[in-house]
Amino acid sequence: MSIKKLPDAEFEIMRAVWHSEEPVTSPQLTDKLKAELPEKDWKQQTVLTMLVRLEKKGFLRSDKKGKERNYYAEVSEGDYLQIEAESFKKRFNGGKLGGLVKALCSEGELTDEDISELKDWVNKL
Amino acid sequence: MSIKKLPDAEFEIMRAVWHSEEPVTSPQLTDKLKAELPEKDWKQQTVLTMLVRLEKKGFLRSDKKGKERNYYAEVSEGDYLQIEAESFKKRFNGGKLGGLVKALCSEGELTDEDISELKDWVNKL
DNA sequence: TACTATAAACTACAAATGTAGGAGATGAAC
DNA sequence: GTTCATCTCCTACATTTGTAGTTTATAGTA
Repeated sequence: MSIKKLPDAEFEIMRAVWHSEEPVTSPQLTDKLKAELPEKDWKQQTVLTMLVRLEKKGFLRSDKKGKERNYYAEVSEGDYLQIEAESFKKRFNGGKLGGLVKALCSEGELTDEDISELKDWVNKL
Repeated sequence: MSIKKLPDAEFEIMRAVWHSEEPVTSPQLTDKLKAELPEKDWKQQTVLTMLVRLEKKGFLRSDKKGKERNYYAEVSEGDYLQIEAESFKKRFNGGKLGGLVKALCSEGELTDEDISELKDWVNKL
């Protein structure tokens, strides 16, 4: 059951899980999302539905504790980043990675820290 | 009408358009896709449907010439790459770009050419 | 123990996506 | 001009995604 790319809403739920202390409950996630993504105004039930779908897809695991259910990530943010990076590459790597890297960092958005990190990394190649 | 991310199937059609001589017709694209993506075995009608949807979304323009219809890209591959790169960044840029760049180029997949290109680019920063 | 708040389970439904069949138009061949 | 091949247009339909209402279970509380 290979990991597939997530649709946007499910991704946001996973992000909330990744950036929470484990285990996490549905109400906690709903609150977190209300704070961090106020433009989506997701109801409890909506979040619940996503959690169920993510568990079915193997991104989450859960156990029931009293009336609540505790969720744990089964796919780490890092693993998932690899999937997305892979897909991104497949989509645009009709030529070279250089172009992709530049696209990623285009708009002078790099901090000095980023730059020196990149310099180190490139020099190690 | 801001450009949005494309679903997979529509993206593959756009890629076929981008990598064809303009203008391009539906049968030409169907052939190209049969050659380049044999695992999807898309029928003429399927390709047509995608073309219609892409035109509606503003990714393509077309004119009718006799019984055929000629298609032209309205969004370039480069423009679209920017959209995807932006979305990729938003998803994972919980900190720094360095990590993203490394994820992208992980597995020693860089050619010497890529490396020297990157070196030049980094040094210009 | 009955009442209440809240969490979860079940159900629903519209829009988007993936895939294509059938009907009609039109250029080519005879 | 009739027939044939083929391209487009219209329509369809299952699956996935986005969003949530309704019903049920359960823990706390009076």
